[in-house]
Amino acid sequence: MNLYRVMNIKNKIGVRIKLLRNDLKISQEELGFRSNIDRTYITDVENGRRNISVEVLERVIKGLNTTFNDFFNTQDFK
Amino acid sequence: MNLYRVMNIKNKIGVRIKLLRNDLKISQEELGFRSNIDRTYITDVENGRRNISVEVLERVIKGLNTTFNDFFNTQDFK
DNA sequence: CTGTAGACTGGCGTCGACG
DNA sequence: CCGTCGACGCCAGTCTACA
Repeated sequence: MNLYRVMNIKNKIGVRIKLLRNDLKISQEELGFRSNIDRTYITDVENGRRNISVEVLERVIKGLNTTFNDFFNTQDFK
Repeated sequence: MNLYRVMNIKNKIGVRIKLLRNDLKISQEELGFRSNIDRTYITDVENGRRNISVEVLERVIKGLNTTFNDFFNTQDFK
């Protein structure tokens, strides 16, 4: 059973953000600070509740010290 | 001189969509039909004027017969 | 530290019309 | 076929507060 298969794009992105954030061992609050995004909005995005725009996603991705290229370079985005 | 370097994320995505659409040899109208997105909005996105959300971008990407993974797998997204 | 709720503003995304 | 304009509903994203 592959959970990623039944997840929508918002869930996949949320899971990916959370994974990369945990790798960095930083809090949602710290990511919000680095990305200049409200902390409560990060919570919603990580839990697949918000349809984030590409400009804000770019700030998240930079806050995670990565790139669009690497962010989407995983099996669940194929 | 590398134009991609000075382009923002909206411009980069617009250029990428236009390139893939031209590869398929379909019109903006046809892409709008396949993605179920308004034709005039596609025009704006391709010209870097709109901050598209990931749900709508997903529909575009599917309409272009590709994936998030491949869509962002180019030099300008590194 | 994370989640949730509620209130708010700006802009996403739709649509019809014209060149 | 593409670009632009104007009108408009609805939700993205912010912020305060409480658990």
